[in-house]
Amino acid sequence: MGRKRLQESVDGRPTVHTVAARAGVSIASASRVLNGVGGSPETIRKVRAAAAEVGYVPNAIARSLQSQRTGLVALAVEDIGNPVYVEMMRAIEAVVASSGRQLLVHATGGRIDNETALLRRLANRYVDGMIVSPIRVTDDHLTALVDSPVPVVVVGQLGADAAVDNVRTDSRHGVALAVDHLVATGRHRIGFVNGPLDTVPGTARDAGFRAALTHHGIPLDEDLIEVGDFQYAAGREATQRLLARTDPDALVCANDLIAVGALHALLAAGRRVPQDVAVVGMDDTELARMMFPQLSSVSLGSAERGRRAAELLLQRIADPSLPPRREQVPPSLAIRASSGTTLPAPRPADPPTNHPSSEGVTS
Amino acid sequence: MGRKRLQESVDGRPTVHTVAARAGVSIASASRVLNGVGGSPETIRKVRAAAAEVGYVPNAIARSLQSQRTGLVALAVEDIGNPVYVEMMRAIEAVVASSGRQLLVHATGGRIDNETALLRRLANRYVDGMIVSPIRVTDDHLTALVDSPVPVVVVGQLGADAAVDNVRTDSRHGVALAVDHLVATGRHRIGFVNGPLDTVPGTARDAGFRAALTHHGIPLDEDLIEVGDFQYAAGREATQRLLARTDPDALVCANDLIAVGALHALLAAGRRVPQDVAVVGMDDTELARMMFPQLSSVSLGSAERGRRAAELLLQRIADPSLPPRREQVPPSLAIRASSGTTLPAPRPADPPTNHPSSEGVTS
DNA sequence: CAGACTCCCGGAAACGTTTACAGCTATCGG
DNA sequence: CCGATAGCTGTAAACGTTTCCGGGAGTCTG
Repeated sequence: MGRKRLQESVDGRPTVHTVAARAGVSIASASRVLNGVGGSPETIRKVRAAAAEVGYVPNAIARSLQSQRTGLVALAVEDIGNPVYVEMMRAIEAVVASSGRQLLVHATGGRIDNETALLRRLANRYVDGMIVSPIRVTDDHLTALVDSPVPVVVVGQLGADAAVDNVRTDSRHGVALAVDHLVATGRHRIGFVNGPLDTVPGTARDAGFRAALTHHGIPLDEDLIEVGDFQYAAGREATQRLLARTDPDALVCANDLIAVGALHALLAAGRRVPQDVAVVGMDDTELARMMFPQLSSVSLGSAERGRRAAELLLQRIADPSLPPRREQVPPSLAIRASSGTTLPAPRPADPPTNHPSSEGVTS
Repeated sequence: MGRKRLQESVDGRPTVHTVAARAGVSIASASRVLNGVGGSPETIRKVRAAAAEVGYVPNAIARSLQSQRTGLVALAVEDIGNPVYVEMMRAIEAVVASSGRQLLVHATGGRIDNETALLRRLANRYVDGMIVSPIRVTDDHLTALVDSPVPVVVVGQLGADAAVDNVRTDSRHGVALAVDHLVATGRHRIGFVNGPLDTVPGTARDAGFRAALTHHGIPLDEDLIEVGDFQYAAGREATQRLLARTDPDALVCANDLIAVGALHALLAAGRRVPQDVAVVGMDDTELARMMFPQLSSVSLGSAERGRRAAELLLQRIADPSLPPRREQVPPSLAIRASSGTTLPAPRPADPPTNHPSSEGVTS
């Protein structure tokens, strides 16, 4: 009496057929018992026993095909080494877990094709929904987003007309907060270390910086603007280049990783922070508090944005017919040691520092 | 002539039936064209057109059920805020991508049930394979690992007899490297800030530290040992507690996050690093290089371990019948500014520092 | 011009699960 | 004691895809 081959899956693992046969019941009964719905005591006993004996574990793919859901939600971010995304992820995770789902994260590494590929793959039913936070957005990208088979929520700026749920912040205003603060504490030669200009946050922050200077009537000095990547090493190098050609008394950095790089470059160059140069980062991540001196940083509400995005996503999964919504989280500034000191001006006792540029310090 | 309801999926999206009907061909032909295998020029044209018109996008779940693969690989780590896992992830990602698969990361948050739940869910065919790096291992856990339906590779220590592919390092030896270095540079009151003792790395590093002291004939002072979490804030607080009761001239920290916390606590307490207290971290992450002073750190070869784990996984996916393998990556020490200075002893010109504990410095 | 060969096509089975439906037995109320 | 009802059970369809297989048309060779 040979083994019935058909009862087990192609790779030899037991299926519901296997346990049904072993328990001497139909697959329907087996399935019912395994799902804890219905079944006579005797049937339950037999099926449970059979399942345990063969080590049955259900095939989630098959189940999903039938049930049209996977219990998974994905988050796609550019660089998971950036603590801002970690914070966002934690907030999302908390919400998602409360719906009994699990969160998976994918780091796209900024490769745009990677991100679209991910959308095409994951979004095709592997997950119940997806949150993506792209830093570069192409048209191709956008269409991939809007006609995704599963709900998608975008964290970050998006064209005004895009029919996608969207949670954003006003990073231009965020930069303005930093500049306001630095100006208020007597800084005049304010530098800006930005990320790539072909990214959405990069352009927004650049525009914000220029607007803020204009608003304060400070003439723009292109020497004070430097661009690198949104990363530590790039921030350090960009700051070195900037220091090589000019002499700022403050630096606004487009994110905390850059700010840490800047801090490092400044200290290595013998500048004191904040006495000689004040530093303000953006994103207000844990990293800012881990530095010494602790970094002032503009919070863009990453955790809050994550939380809201997750809620939007869950709502849309529950009811896909909802109209596209847009939410906005305001930025705020956390002032810490790296910019805490007020420069000479407000403290007449102190002589001006020996910056060649300090001639403007009068009042 | 009413719409044939059966042709589209239950949620209204087009299926291969939809495009086949629209193109006037069989679903077999439609599928072939969509997969780029076979089909006459005319059929190809019709199917492509139909697919485009209805906006067809294949259901990956259904495809996976048939093909028994998903093209996805998962990595489960405890805390993705820890840069060591980011490094590991990057290394894994590179390997995995070369096989045309995509990597998904799940942060278990150290909740053991979460990790087993993930295994039970993901491993049930949602992914082609999985790499997990557990810090707490229970028996339940272990059985979940060994009879996972998909290949699993474990990064980290595991019982000697576990029949699972495993990539590990020798973190006891790693701690010894740190202690050796500190002793060689004249440190005598070496403290140790560890993570929880109910974790695998926690116990290993504790054992390593005690063994290393014994090896150097240094009597053990329990006051010099403090335990917290493997995180920044916990490391800072643990160090504060330690400083409140004793006065070390060096600190070994069980990972870089703790080391950064320790650094912060030391600086805040007015200790100079490395002049008063040398600090050595573990994992040698980018974070160590981001600090000022830069942190010495014991590399446990995280990237290398990740790379190897990914390779093992791919091999096992290709051939599940392979015997369980185990690989080991040796630790090494990166010496940087935070422990770079040699204490008084080897430099007779310098007077001993005013530590109450420096009476032992004679030669 | 006949046979072999190639190519393309459609029907149908398969992947492993859940579930609608109908039939059966046993119990209960009248 | 009979009909209705409740509870289990098994058969079969469905989820959306890929692929085996057999048949038909066309092309090439001898």
